[in-house]
Amino acid sequence: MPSCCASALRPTAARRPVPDVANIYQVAELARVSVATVSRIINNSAKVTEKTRQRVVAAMAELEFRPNSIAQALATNRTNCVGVLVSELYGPFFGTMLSALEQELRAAGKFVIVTAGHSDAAREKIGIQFLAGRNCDALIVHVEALPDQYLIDHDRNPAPLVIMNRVVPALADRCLSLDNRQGGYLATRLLIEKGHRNIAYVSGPLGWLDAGQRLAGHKRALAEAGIKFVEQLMVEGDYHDTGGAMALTQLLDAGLPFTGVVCANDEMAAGALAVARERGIAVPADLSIVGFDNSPLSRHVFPKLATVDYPIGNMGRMAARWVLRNVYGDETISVQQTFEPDLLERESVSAPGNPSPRATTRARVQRKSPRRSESRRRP
Amino acid sequence: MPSCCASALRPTAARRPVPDVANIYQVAELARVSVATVSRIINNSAKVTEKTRQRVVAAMAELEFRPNSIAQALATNRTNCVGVLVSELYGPFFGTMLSALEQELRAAGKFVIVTAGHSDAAREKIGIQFLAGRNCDALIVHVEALPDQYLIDHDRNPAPLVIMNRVVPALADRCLSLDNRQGGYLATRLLIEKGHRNIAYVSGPLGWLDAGQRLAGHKRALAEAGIKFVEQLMVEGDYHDTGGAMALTQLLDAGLPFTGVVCANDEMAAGALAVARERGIAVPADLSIVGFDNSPLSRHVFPKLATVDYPIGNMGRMAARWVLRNVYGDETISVQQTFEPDLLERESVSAPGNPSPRATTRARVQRKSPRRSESRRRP
DNA sequence: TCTCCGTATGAAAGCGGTTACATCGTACGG
DNA sequence: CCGTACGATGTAACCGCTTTCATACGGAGA
Repeated sequence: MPSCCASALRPTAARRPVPDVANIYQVAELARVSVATVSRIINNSAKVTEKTRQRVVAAMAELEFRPNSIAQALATNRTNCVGVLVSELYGPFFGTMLSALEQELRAAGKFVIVTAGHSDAAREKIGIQFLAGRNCDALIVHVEALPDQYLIDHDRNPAPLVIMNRVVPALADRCLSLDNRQGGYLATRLLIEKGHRNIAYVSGPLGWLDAGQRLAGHKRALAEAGIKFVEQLMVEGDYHDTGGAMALTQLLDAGLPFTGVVCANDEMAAGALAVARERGIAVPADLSIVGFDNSPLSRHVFPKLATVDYPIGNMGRMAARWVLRNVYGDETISVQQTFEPDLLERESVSAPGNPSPRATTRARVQRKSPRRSESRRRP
Repeated sequence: MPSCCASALRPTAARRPVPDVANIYQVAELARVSVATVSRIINNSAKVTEKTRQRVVAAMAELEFRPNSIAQALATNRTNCVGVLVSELYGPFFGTMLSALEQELRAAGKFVIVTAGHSDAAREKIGIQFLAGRNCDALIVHVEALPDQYLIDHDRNPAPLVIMNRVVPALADRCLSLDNRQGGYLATRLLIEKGHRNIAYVSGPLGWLDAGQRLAGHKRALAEAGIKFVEQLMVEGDYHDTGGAMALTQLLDAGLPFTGVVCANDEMAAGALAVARERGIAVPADLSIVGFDNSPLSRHVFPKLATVDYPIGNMGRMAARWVLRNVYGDETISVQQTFEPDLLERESVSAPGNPSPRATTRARVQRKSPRRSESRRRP
């Protein structure tokens, strides 16, 4: 017996007792018509005499009839459910995406089933299968670990896949993506335009696509300005605040001078900011910092972080619209699939005017084991 | 025709074409058994000879058979779906709750359907009906606007309601709640213990239950210390950072001296912190600030906010467990329904030792129209 | 008045499972 | 050797709705 089948809990359950909810037969009987006619009225799918309609509507009201959506789904092979797989259900990025997406789908009467993939290939795969097992009409996925090929293979699945934040060439028409490269470019160019020449970079995990793209944009901006990319000024972080803190510590301790640092997301930038404060490095006077994502966090820290806006809410909405158009056939809806980042200049950046010597200090601050991030879920 | 019935989009859709997915009849045929036997194997619901079982399992594998969950739901009157209604799908509070809740339910093979109520009675009601219309087996709701009576009336619904962050006496066995009063008490007592006597309070919207409870705790702590509650030292905020900023501005401008302020959530505390910084009021030297919720934000601002931990993740998990136990009948699961807040003492609080005169300044800073919060969703 | 045609309605067959009940075969005791 | 009882399996009704196809009905034209 495949483990997929037996529900984890089915305690010798006979059919669940059914409450006294009216069904289509009772409505038909009360209205003295056939169930076919009632169905026609429910779905507005064929002409019905006004007199009959009124009888049926009255009967439905009297019995408080609500069509059983499961039976409808079985008969039509359409569940009106859209599965959504994201890395995590919390955090400003996915929260914003989910919120916009759900609002759009809900307005069209579609249900959203969510689950998390935790940025892990095995768990992402299980998540997709889990959602597909529910007969979702479509799947909107934000996967970071699964290879392109898996997504392509899955395409024969009845539920089409909409892919967020990623471009799979063979599935380009189902991908929604931001030009991360351009974002990295804009962030770095901001510093260059302010006059910075020694610019450090704190990357996301390089195994993830967007991290690599943002870095590529950074390099392009440097190249364009004739600045050599220095390997020692780049540190790979983990997209968390602790990673940002460790990264800046490492950069400072390495001893190479720099007056600006680009972080591949706001959370790492916040971590870096905290380290700068601890070490007495003034931001932006001594060190300019740029983040990425424009998460709410970027406005809560002091000084407010210059950052690159990631229009994730809009992208979520567009993913929903893609589904409404291509799966549910609403041709009137227009969909945007590629998005451009915007630069938001804020207080964490200035000209490298008066860098105090500390900005490039190699002073070693004792910091044996950086405290573990508690910034995620509480037990 | 009731508007509830006709799906918003049903473009003269005939039955959706069915992909070549095997059903139970094909499995039965290939294995030369009846569908009843196949079903028994799927559900492990009755003894089957080992030889037969092997034939059937082989057939299922060969045909890549996956039971149609919709058909199962129709036959058993159990959808394995749990509906979740929260105020918003974003933000650290709901994100954490959703995440924990989903993880717990997913592990038991249950699906989570989410939707938002936006803290508005009408929309909360629509949200509940929306979820109930999907034949969810249970509903976990975090509603702030709907009156108790509506929840009680809804109780005759086939899907039981689990109520978060609220106590409805008639439905006490389905309510999970934090002792918000105790939280407000702890926050204020922290300041009192540090030696503060003039303590301001920035409340949440008093129409919401938890806001009133937190305020009550504050008052109790004051009373216990023999401090008179001063109406002018209390401002009703909106649980957003801008509201916190406006509230502190108002308090400072009112001219009454105070050395500590308790904010009913971290976001407002962050707003207050920003105002303090703008006005040159040192935190905590001149002014101690306490937040509430222990959101990630409280650790990102400087100085780190003392706050009251709201174990929302754990509460989400427990809501899931309530459902697993009481709806899906897993008696082995234990459930906790009431929770105690914990005080987290951090850098934003100190003794009122050396309050600079500015802490109680009435200097008017020009600030005609505080900028609107962008801290939520981007368009 | 009769035929023809279009339209509103009804009958019934699915959709893909679950399960109560019938049936068949076999081992066992008398 | 036969009746019995029990365990494995099959038959068929059902879950509640959709949809095809047949039918009945009514009006227009001859």
